[in-house]
Formats: sequence, C-alpha cells, structure tokens
Amino acid sequence: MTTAQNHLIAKLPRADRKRLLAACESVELAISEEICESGTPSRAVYFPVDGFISLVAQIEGHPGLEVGMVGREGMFGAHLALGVATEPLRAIVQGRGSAWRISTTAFRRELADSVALQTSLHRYLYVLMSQLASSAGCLRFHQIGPRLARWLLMTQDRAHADKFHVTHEFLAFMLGVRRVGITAAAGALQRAGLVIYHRGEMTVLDRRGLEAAACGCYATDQRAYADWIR
Amino acid sequence: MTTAQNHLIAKLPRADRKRLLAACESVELAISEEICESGTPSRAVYFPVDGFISLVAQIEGHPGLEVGMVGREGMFGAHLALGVATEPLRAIVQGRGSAWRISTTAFRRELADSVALQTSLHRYLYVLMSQLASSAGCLRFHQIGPRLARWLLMTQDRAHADKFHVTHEFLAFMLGVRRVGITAAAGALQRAGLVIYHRGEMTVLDRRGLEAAACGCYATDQRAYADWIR
DNA sequence: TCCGCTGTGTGTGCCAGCGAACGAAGGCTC
DNA sequence: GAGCCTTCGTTCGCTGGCACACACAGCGGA
Repeated sequence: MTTAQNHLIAKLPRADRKRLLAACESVELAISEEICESGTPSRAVYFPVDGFISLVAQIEGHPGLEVGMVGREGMFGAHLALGVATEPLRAIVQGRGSAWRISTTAFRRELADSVALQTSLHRYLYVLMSQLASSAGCLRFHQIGPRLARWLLMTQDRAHADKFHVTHEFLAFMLGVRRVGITAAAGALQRAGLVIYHRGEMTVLDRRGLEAAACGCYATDQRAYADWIR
Repeated sequence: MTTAQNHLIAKLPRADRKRLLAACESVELAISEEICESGTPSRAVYFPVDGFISLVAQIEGHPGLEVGMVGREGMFGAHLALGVATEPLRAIVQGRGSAWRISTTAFRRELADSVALQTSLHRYLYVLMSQLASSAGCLRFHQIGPRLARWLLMTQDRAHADKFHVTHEFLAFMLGVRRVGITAAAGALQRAGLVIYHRGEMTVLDRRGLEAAACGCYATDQRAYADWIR
C-alpha cells in the first residue's frame, strides 16, 4: 500500500483502511519530541511511516530504560484496544520522519467500527507482550556488546537507512548502562569493522556481521513480527 | 463471592459468572507442575483460588526468569482475549492449592458470549503489560536484597500464609541470580529479623519491615492492581 | 547404622559494569 | 581567533555477581 506506508494500516481491508486514513492527519516526528508521559491520559495514536518511537519505562531514581521500539511495522497506542486510555509508558521520538496521527477519541470510534482493526491490534499487542517478556531476559542476561548490536539493527530497520544520528550518551540511556560501557562496546564494534561513527553519526558497514554480534533476541523478535504480519 | 474465591471471576455480573463457573472444573495445582511450555498451543485457562502460578521467560542458554505471578487476583491464559491461542511464556505452579480450570475451546465460547469477561480480561492484560515493563526496569536496576523482599511479599500475598516452602535454589532461579546471592540476601533479611527460614521453610516475621526492605516496585504493583479491581 | 540426597553456608579468584572525574578533540558562535 | 559546548576516550577504585569448589547439617531409606 504505497499510500499508507505503515504495515499495520496496510494490512487492513480496503474500506476500513480508507476510513481510518481519512480520520488521520500526517505529521512530522521531530527527534527527542516527547509523545506522551507515563500515567497521563492518552491523547493521540501514531502510525509511524518514516519516523520511529522508543517506549521507555520509568524507574524511580533512574533515568529510564527502553523496553520497546515502534516503527512503520507497528503503532503507538495499541493499549486503547484494551479499553484503557492511560499511557502505560513514556514515548520519545527516536528517529525523525512522518507518521499518521489520529486523536484518541476518533480512534476509539474507528476501533468500534472495524473488527479488522480490533483483530489487528490484538495480535500486535500479543507480539508486544512477548517482546516485553523476552526483553526482560535480554536485559538481565546479555552483555552490553550484543545488546548494542541488537539495538543498532533494530534502529537501522526502522530508520530505513545505514546511517543515523545517535550519541553514546543516548545509547547509554536507552540500554540502561553508563556511557563508558557504550564507548567500550561501540569501540569494539568499530574495530571489528561492523560500524563507524563520528560525533553522533553512526554508520552500519556490515549488517551480517552485526547480526552475528547481536544476541539471539534480535532473531527472536524478527520471527515474532514475521508470524504476526503473516 | 465465597463460591468463586477468584477476584476476576467474582467481579463478573452474576449471570456471566454462573455460566463461566458451570463450564469450569475445580483442580488441584501441585508444586512444580508445568502448566504449559512457551510457544505451544494453549490447552486450558486457570483461575487460581489458593494456588498460584509463576510466569517464566525463557532465554536460550539460561535457566529462565520469572516475569510475572498469578494468584487469585488474576488468571492464567488472558492472552486468549487477544485471539491468539499460543502460550507466550512458560508457566509453573509455585504454590499448591485449588484453581478453576476451563479448556481453551470452552473458554473462547464463554469469551464470545460475555462482554463483561472480555472487558475484564482486557483490563487485566493492561495491568500485566505495565508490570512486565516495570519489572524489566526492576530487573535491571534493583539489587538482589530488595528484589528478594519484593518476591517474598508477592508470594505471601498469593499464598495467604506467613509460611511457605521455597528453597534458595528455587529463589535463585526465579530472580535470575546465583544461589550464593540468595544466601547472602536471605541471610541479611534473617539477621534483620524480617524472616526466618530452615531447610526450605520460609516464614515471614515482619511484613512491614519487609515492605520497607523491598524496592518500590512492590508498592507500584499493588497500586496497579488496586486501580484495576476498582 | 551407614549411605546418599537435599538444602545451606563459605571461600577463592575473576570479570563486567558502576560512579566519578578528567582530558581531548571537533565544531559552533561571536 | 578565542571561547564554549558537544562528543568521545580514558582512568581509578569499587561493588555485585559469576564459576567452581568444598564443607556441613538434616533427613530418609536400605
């Protein structure tokens, strides 16, 4: 669906898709923009097209921790399908680009009218839940290097580019580690010829190599999405 | 609802509750019994009454990691409300006692007939998701001592007793740490007079003290369940 | 009575990651 | 060109958790 460019919307039957898109507006996501704060009432739902969004869990006394990433393969706001209009997590734009946006109230109307949309969101929520669970394990058992490689791959997938802007500081925040840890791990990836970076410009050189360096969670995630899209 | 004894069932309107219970059978949960394996087709749904169940995420190369606990305040199998009949996690009985069981097919019928049941499951899923996300942070940032205290409190809540059977080995498995780490943390709790244990018999002496020793995640969880039950 | 199993306590050496801090370069502004 | 901010590299001492190993106590069965 060249018009939609978001996989979740593209999967809908033609009529439902047209109605949903008619209620959406196209917006630009700006880097570091805060889509919502955890615990606040939901205002809008986003279907990323080029941009992508990080879902961040808040832990008192700690800066935060990324627990999920939403690009054109999914959406932000699926919890509305559970009938709850409170944001469960903080969401931050992590890659600039366009997205479809629709207000919470309008989206709930669409949801009520489209069984296909409900079904799609349900399955997407299942994938999200599985990933939350497995990423808890990843967080606990895997080391910085493999986790960083996985993160870079996930970002590359959603940025649709080999090159993107990301500082060590930001990576440390996302992975819940110190910047020093990132410097060490990223330095190793660079020495291995898998990436090069310079003052916030990260370039992936060897995707295959990065996949080999990443923990198994990346492959697991890929499979979960593939099963869902099917 | 003295007949049901499971909060999720008790919350249903009388008619829906009666119909659901009629389709359920009462079973005994035996310690260490494996309710299901991750990735397999769902066979049955459980509503614990006295027993309780641990949800365990599998990570290749590692023994496992508890990411959730289900007692009489919830249910096992809520993912069926998302229209997916594949188990997302491994489930192990962690406290013996009774539960209501209903086959997957029968439960899907009940689900189709009861809007109240759908709504209830949706809200429960939202709570579960929030907890998965926050427990990821807990796993990452909190130390063994506070996490152990939290675990003991959660277990006490679901076992409805001050005394329960649990070995250091098992605790290590659940928290994803070494047994040695548990020995150290549990020893500290015992020296502080909060618990005593002897060859797998754990007794909580000072609940308040334990709450103070636990990480904030325990209080957060309590609040999430309270909001849901409301 | 002895054997073996389970549950628990301890010790040693090791490494990943932590906190804090400093330094060095690239790039921007004035 | 000077000053400043951002980004990245490095160091130091330390803690928490790791693997492996051994000791010991209770308890049940042969």
